[in-house]
Formats: sequence, structure tokens, C-alpha cells
Amino acid sequence: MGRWEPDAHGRLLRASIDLFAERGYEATTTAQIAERAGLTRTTLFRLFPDKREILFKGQEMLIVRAVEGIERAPETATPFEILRSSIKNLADGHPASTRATGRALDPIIASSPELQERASFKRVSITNAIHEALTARIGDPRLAGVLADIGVRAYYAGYNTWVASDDPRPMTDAVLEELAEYQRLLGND
Amino acid sequence: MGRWEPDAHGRLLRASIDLFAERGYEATTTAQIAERAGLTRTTLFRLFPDKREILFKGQEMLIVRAVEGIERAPETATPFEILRSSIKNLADGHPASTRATGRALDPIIASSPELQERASFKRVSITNAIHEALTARIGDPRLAGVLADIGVRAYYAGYNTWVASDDPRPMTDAVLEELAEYQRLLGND
DNA sequence: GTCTATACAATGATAGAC
DNA sequence: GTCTATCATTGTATAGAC
Repeated sequence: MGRWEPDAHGRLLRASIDLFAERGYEATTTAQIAERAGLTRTTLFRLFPDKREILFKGQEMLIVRAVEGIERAPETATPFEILRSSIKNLADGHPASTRATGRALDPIIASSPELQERASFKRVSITNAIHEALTARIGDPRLAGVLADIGVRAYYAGYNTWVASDDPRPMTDAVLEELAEYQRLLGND
Repeated sequence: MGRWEPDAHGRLLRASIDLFAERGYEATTTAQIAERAGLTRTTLFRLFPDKREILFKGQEMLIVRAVEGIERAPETATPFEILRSSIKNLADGHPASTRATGRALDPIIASSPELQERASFKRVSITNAIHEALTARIGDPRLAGVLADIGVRAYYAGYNTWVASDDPRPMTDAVLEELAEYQRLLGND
């Protein structure tokens, strides 16, 4: 059954989404996923560390982009402007196709405690990475922590409204609007 | 081996902490935990839904207390005062013995990705519960979300400094001091 | 250098006996 | 309510095939 149709990751992701939508996450075995992707279970576990990660791999990029956005903020930027730079760079990483993927993926994640747990871990990990990089940049770890929370909340809330809408503008617009609302609420500093 | 020495939960928790500290979380099997507690593996899984939850059970109480604190806030309270009531009630739920438990437990959790994942889920769940209850109380879901983040951050940061210190005052003091710092940073509204 | 075959340990579920 | 026993599945390890 050897194969080098090259996109093994992509085939496994598509097979997973299809099967999870058809039969549910828990009712789908890793053997079935591998079979539908034209691979074996062994290969699946060589490419992904576990079953959950099939749906989440690629999110390491999110941390890289958020931290990059902090490093690229101009020398004179205020703490909130640095946060804005981070969240903008993070959202800019998403192509238009993210909307379709999210519409297929999000209901699956919502249906399984195991997947929600992994999603929570990703959210906390992104928050912690921003917290750390912001602390290095602005010095105050408390302010950095609160800003990290606010930025990540804007990112997820903006993502959710954008995925649910048909607004043709990029995801970044929705995320930055959300962030601006938070800034206004808190009496912008 | 039948037993009704009554504190099965407590025996399993203590056995887990001991064994995880001795041999590591992953290297300890559920059979070994059950054996040290004087029970069988089947009974362990009747009392706890999975191996991780042995260390985290009891945290449902945290959500109840946080929500209670919101409901009990006086009619005239500002949004931040309502949040303060929530976080105070949450922290008040911890007896002095929490410090010793935390000192034993926290390094174990930090050593295992699987446990960190469960811890992240608990943090997000508490945040979501506060978000929801605050939204019901004050109306604005955006303000409620940001406040929930801030409150939960104060709770965890206060917990961490309190566990690391030998300050004889209750945990609530450390948590509320942290929260007051955040309020000051954001130019109290 | 990627894919596969096989064997293995551990989690968690289930059915039935005392 | 606890136990014995059995089972499917996840995830690991190793060695080998193309």
C-alpha cells in the first residue's frame, strides 16, 4: 500500500473531518482514518503525535506569528499598540479558506470533551507565549498578562464572528474591531 | 480485598500523589494506584472518570463558588465590584491546607503535558462560567469576558504567590491584592 | 527516507458473580 | 458496592520493505 501521493497530512486531516462528521469523534478509530487516507495506522502515528492533534496541528504557527508581531512593533509603541501588533500579525496568518475549515471543524470540536480540552490547551499556550514575549518587551508582567488575555479573547471572539458571517473582508478586520471595543471599554491606556 | 474504610476518594488521591512523586505520572499505572489505596482498578474508574481526574476532582466546586459570588453581589455594585465578589468567594473556598496540597501537586502537574492539558481545561471552564454569569448580571458580554479573564488571572497568580510564600494570612488576601493591582493598572472603572 | 508489519503496555468500558 | 474477567482502542517500539 506504499504511497507517495505527497500530501499525507492533508489526506489524513480531510479523512478525519469526514469521518468525525459522519460517525462522531469517539466512534471513529485511528485505523479507519488511516484506511480512508490510504495509509496505515503506523504512519498516522508517525505523522501526528496523537489522534486529537490531527485537527490541531499547524497551530504552533499561531504562537510564532503572535510573538513575531510583538518583536516587530515600533520602538515607540505603547503597550496596547504592541499587543495590537501581535494580534494583527496573528490574525493575518489566516487565509480566506480558514472560514470553510472552521465551519467544518468547530462543530466537531464542540461535540467532544477530549477535543475541547486540547483546544483549551492551545488557547492557554498562545496566551502564555504572548504573556512571556510582552513581559520581555514592556517589563511589567502583570500588565503583560492582562493584555495577553485581552488580545487572545479578541482573537477568538473575532474569529468566531467572522466564521459565522459572510463578510468578505479578511478575518483581521473582525479581530481588530473586537480588540478596539475592549480598549474602549477599559478607557484606553 | 473488599473494603469500606470510607474515604476511598481520599485514599486514591494520596496514593496518586505519593506514586506520581516517586515514579512520575506516566510511569505510574492505575493498577498500582488502586493497589496502594487498597482497592481494585475497576473501583478507581467507578470513582473517577479517568486517571487525570484523580488530581483535579473537587474543582467543580470552584465554579459553583465563583458563580455564587456573582449572585451575592449587592444590587448597587459596579461590574468590577461584582467581579471582586466572585473572585473573593472563589478564593474563600480554600482552607489553609490548600498550601500543602498545592506544594505537592503543582510540581507533578508541571511535569506532565497530559496534566497541564487538564489544568488548562479547568482554567478555561472557570473563566467561561464567570463570563456567562457576569453577562447575565451586567448585560455586556464583552465587558463580562474581559473581566472574567482578569479575575481568573488574579485568582491563579494570587494562588501561586500564596503557595510559594509562608505568609500566614489566608489565600484570599493574596488574590484580592493581585486583583487590585490589575484594577489600578487599567485605570479603575 | 518514507511507509509498513507486528508485538506490546496501558487506559477505559462492559458484563456478570458475590 | 466491590470484585473478576474480558475486550476494544490508543499510543509505543522495533525491525524490515520499497
